[in-house]
Amino acid sequence: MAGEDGEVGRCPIDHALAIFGDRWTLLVIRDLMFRGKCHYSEMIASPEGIASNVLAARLKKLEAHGLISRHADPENRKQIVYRLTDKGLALAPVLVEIVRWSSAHDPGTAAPKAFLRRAARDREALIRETIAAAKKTRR
Amino acid sequence: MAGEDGEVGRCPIDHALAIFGDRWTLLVIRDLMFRGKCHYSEMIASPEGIASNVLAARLKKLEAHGLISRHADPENRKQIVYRLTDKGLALAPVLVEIVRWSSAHDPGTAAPKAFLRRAARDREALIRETIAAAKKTRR
DNA sequence: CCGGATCCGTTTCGATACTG
DNA sequence: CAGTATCGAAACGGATCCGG
Repeated sequence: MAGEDGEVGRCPIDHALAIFGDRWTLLVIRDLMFRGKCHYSEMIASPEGIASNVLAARLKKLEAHGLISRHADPENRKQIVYRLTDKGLALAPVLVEIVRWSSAHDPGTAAPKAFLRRAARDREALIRETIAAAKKTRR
Repeated sequence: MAGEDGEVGRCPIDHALAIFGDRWTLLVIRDLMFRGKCHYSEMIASPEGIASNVLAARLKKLEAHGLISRHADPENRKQIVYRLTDKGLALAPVLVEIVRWSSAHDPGTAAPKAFLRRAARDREALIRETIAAAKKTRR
């Protein structure tokens, strides 16, 4: 009923998993989207402890797939700034639903209550604001 | 703004990825949720071609985390039926958003247009119906 | 037959050390 | 700071075997 209809091309879920179906990629997206991190060094400092080569590989892959872009920092010319593209920002609904799922089904996880309340009552606005906030990450 | 507030426990995204953050797990969920598959042999026949040992490992892990349950088929006593638990069914919004993202950003992927239209206009109802349909997978 | 378990060659991952 | 190089560990995947 919801599955096969005019199904001819590749499965959308399989396609998505080929891009971010691993242990680390969505954590990189999370850092960029929710935590205002845009530097390699900031992401490497995340508490989960991604290895430097793994982070480098994920950033390269995300750029290759057009989810993030890579610039030289306009102020500090030595640093590199990673930013989510529109395609990357469009993953916001996926991340929001993952957060809701974890929060609903596991007591040990911690999402801000205001975030969850907002997601329940005004999901579209929350997503719009999350994207807007991630867009204006400047430094 | 959306990230750290009363953040004390584990990151919900990290927690979720520990469960389904790999190349295969969400495809198993997809088979159970959208394709009415409930037997090992049906899942192994999916076009992506999961290996038998990998499928067995994922099913075991999903059961351990309480996303699926395992029963003997009431009719054909030899077969085993896998079913999504409420916790597993609650992943429906995540899968729906993944489908929407892939469909929106990659022309090669194929989701039924009716599904996408429904997701855009009446997301909650679509999710409810998807869950209801997955629940009554009997055989 | 169905639902795996086991073995094994190959690929990928990941921790640490090192570098332009 | 933003990555490589290296190398052992883990995961994958294909084949085969096996208990019920």
